[in-house]
Amino acid sequence: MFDIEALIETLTENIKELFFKEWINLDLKFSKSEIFTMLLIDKSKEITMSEFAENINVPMSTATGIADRLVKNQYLKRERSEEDRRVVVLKLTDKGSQMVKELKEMISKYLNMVMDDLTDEEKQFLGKIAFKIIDIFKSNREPEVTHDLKKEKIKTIEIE
Amino acid sequence: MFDIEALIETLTENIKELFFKEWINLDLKFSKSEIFTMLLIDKSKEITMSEFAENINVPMSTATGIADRLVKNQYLKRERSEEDRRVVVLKLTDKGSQMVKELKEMISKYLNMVMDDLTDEEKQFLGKIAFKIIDIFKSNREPEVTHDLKKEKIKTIEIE
DNA sequence: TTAAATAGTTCGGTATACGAAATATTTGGA
DNA sequence: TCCAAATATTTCGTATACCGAACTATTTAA
Repeated sequence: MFDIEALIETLTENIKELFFKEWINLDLKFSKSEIFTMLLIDKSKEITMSEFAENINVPMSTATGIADRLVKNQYLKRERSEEDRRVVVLKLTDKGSQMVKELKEMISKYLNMVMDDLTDEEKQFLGKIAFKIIDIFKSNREPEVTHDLKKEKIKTIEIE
Repeated sequence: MFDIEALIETLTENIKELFFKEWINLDLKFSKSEIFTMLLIDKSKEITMSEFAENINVPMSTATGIADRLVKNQYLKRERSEEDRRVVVLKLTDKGSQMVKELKEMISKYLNMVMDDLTDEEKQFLGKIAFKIIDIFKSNREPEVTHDLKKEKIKTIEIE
């Protein structure tokens, strides 16, 4: 165990800077979903709606909305699959690819800004630790949560 | 410089686990704002609306909304300041304090889950590095961003 | 050849964010 | 003292995002 109070204190003191400054998003015209969507599609070149929804962990109707916005603003294009005409494939437009390029540059600049302040030894550790943390999250372990904190799954129904 | 492509690859591969799993929020009935609000008030015991809005970096009208929800669900109470009757003071209710206690336990469990997998040396480095990173963010430095990425500040006005 | 399954979108309701106007109270002169 | 300006907060109207359920189009399987 370690000092949770001190940590929470640090967290709350830095809330404003760390969490409400919208992070990667600070002054950009894209939301978190939109940025990840573009990076995701850039990586795989194209993606179906189902794959997309699965990847970002939202229902199809939400995925449609995210894609809609990006298509409307011409960062993505929708195409029907030739093999299965029910399937919609999302691709980056040229404008979208250009944006991804700029996004990557920006992310890179941010990272370098952080990295510049770390020693080589610290950088090495950071790399190792980051992967460990990612693995832990990926392994899907969850601590037990007190009942109160859980979302109510059962709704009351009013009868008149 | 370092390998931005590899990093973005790692990020996108882990999008689902790291970012869309709602992080601290995974199955809880509170939003990010609400959790931070309760932790914030717990720390200072009470807070005015202006202080609150300033701390979480939102306009007053938004702060009112966040407080409204928490008051409605009885985690917070609103009180008028005796000295200046314009001022509203937010405090945790007993229910709210209990919730903060549970939240802290949960955060602690998550952290320990991560910490258990790190060596002592890594833990030490993590602490040091975390503070460095926080300082960098707090120092408000920003990398230059290509014009395209910036939010349009000027809106077009339609004339009929 | 047609019912069931699959892929995606549309629609309607709900929640959140926030600017501008409104309300209430305090303060700083004339 | 009195009142206009300043301050603290809420209310209102609007815009945006999320998501379940119903719906459309297409493919599959019997």
